[in-house]
Amino acid sequence: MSAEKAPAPSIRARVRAEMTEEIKRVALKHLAQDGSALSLRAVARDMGMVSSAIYRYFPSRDELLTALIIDGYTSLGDAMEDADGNAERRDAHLARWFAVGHTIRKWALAHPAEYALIYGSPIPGYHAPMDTVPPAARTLAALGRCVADAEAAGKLRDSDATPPPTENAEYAAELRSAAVVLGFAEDSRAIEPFLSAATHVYGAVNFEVFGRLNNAIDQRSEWFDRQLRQLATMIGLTPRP
Amino acid sequence: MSAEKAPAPSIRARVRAEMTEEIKRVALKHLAQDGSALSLRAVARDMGMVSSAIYRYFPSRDELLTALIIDGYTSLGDAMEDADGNAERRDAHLARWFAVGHTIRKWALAHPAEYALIYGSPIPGYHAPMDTVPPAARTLAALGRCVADAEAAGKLRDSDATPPPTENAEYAAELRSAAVVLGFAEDSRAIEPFLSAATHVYGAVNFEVFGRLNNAIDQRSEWFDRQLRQLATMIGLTPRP
DNA sequence: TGTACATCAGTGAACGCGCGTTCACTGATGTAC
DNA sequence: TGTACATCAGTGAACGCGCGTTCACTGATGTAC
Repeated sequence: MSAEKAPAPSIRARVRAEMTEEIKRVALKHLAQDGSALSLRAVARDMGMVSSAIYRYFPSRDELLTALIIDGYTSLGDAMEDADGNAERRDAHLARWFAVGHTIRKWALAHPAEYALIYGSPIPGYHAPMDTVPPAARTLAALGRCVADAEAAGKLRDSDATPPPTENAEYAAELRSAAVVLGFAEDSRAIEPFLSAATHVYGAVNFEVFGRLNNAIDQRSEWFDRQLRQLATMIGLTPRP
Repeated sequence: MSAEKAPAPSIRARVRAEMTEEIKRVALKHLAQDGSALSLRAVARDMGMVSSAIYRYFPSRDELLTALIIDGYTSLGDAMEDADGNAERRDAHLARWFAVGHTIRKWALAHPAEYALIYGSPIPGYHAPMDTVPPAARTLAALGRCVADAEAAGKLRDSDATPPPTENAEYAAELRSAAVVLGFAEDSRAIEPFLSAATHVYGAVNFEVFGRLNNAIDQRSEWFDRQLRQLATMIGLTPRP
């Protein structure tokens, strides 16, 4: 009512947005190259600016890092949600599991610097602010959606690999609240196998991206796919043989 | 024959060995504190020496890093082999699996700096030399020994979670050579489930050490134990229920 | 047992470097009247 | 449509810092005779 329409952005605003993106792009390029640390001066040099000019766009190095981290989670989250939405049919839960799982791996291989930033060891001297939490939670939720949907639709077998219900009440409560956060039913029996599977998936991607498979497994796509398959069975997404 | 006995080490040699250890100790302390990067000057300062004195012990920063990495793998490998050897009976394969698995986690929590060094993201500007490969392989072999023993003793059930044999010949060959390296029979059916389980175990430890469980799972020992249990079932170490 | 020489740990100054951040400035773009 | 002022991007110099590494040196420890 008060605002007719978003006003056409001024030239200045448009250029500013472009520069901000360019800075982030160059910063990522540097992080990817030779695994170097992030240096504002190096970024500025690469863009043909003086180092202090970066401060017109980011108030400090840490804020730039935060922006990169949030972008990373968002980019991965988008890719996963796209893959989930694009899996042929919404009720093809197993297909969605594979689609989303493979997307994590492909995204990580295509964006190793972002991946290291969000799933690697903490950066010396940097402390992530709270803003990074919601985008981070999104990726786990995206992986779990097909499992939650399958369970809600009664399409999930019971896993025989899962240990019997825990006797640890606090742990049980933690599982329940994780279930709620991730879109599972509060008393979901699938939440624990799913969290376990997710841990495995990220572990497998870690191994590949950080070179732990070098000189051992070269058929990495096959390797990863077979693990996804095994996890699908463990969760109960596949029909009993 | 030529040497009677190892000659009593001279004072100098003993002091030198002690100093070398002290440098590594202090370096690790710095790596652990606030996740800082490794600085020779900081280490020297902490030891009350001038920075150039470090060069009497390590020819460069990278060589010090290499020494720390090798020590890390060795320390973890020792801990795992101890745990394996100490599990009550050599044929108690499941008990050995739990003992060794929990040892990885406990070691990682007790030595977060070493853990990040060997299983975290690569260090900017550092390239690990070949000397680090054998100590690294040892830990995986230590985790696998109980599985290989169980299989050799005919005590391993077939896993129902494992996908059917691969049709990818190169992948099959890679599995066979991994089997040999890790002390499994060349045509072991357990090698693939084991590698998969190992990926999961390291993934779980990564999540905990790097803070991915914060604000989600506090009952971490329970969480980890249940995953080990599930993996034991998946591998076939537990009797069919 | 004592002397002469070689080895080696540690010093302190210096080199050349890159870093994050601040600050007063210039000149172009945007806004109000 | 034109003028006056405010906003803001980018400059260039400077601050203070820490880093890895080299080098000629001193003085203590070890070795050979």
